[in-house]
Amino acid sequence: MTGPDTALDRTLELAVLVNEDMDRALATDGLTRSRAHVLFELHHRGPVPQRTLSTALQVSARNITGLVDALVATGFVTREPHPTDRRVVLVTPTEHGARTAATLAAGRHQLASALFDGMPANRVATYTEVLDEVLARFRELTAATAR
Amino acid sequence: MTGPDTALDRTLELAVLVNEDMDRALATDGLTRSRAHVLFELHHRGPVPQRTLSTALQVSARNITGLVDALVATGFVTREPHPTDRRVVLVTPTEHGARTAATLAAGRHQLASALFDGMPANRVATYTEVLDEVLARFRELTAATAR
DNA sequence: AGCACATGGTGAACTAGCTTCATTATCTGG
DNA sequence: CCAGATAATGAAGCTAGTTCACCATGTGCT
Repeated sequence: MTGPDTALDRTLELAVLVNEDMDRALATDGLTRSRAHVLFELHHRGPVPQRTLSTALQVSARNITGLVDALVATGFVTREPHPTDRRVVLVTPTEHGARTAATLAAGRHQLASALFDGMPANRVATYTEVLDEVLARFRELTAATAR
Repeated sequence: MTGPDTALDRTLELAVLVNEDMDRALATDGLTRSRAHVLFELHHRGPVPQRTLSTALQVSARNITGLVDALVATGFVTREPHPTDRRVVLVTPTEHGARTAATLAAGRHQLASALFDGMPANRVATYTEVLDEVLARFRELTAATAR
């Protein structure tokens, strides 16, 4: 009798597996998860100040500095001076960084397809609907608790 | 048109939220995720050598030593000598550790219920079935790749 | 102009978790 | 009884993240 506990367990299990898979893919490119987050954000934003990354990714400014340090050291990114505001540094993906980001995104897309494509459309639809309802319930719960 | 990418994204999103919630719960008890894994394993196994934890949790022996160190320091666990084999140390949950583990498990169960209970049974069933199929596909993929 | 305050970024020092390599005790089988 | 396996730990280093203090630069207000 597959109850709610089972459903939750399976969800988490899939997430763990997918994340492990992504970590492996990242590692082969010399990236970690945190650094990849930064690289992806840059990839679809273009050159931005670190502050922008900090707020967008919910990561402390100090932390972004460290991650960008690492990305610079491994050649995914460069730091350029801002043309007018000398406080800010513009983090810019290198050619290599951009290509890596694109490749990884494509790989992730392929994975999603391999996992869900070809299933009866109504099953996938039900799956997504249940997920959406569960997410809504979750937000309700935490909204109630966070008071 | 919610495609496979969307389905995967939602799945990961739910997992992230649930994990954050669990982390919060653990933190209020002075635990981290890794330490909690160890504590839970002990909770339903009783006193065992560290080696057992190491293999069961897929964590290096050295690492278990550190986690147990922390659990001892925070009073969730004690190290007892093995009666016959003087190499091994038996890690034993304290009363406090056992109670905490039970409470957290109950909380997790409640969360699962709050998220899924009361839904049409066939919807939850479909949800779980889709997940099972996706998990099966995933394992097929990685089995093919791992060669 | 000039000063107060806000903003962007960093240095230093710390924690958790994890890894590798080496070492110490202890057990076990031939 | 000794060789080799096994249990646990010491030492050192890495990634990620935190907090606190600090410096440089911009901006707004008077």
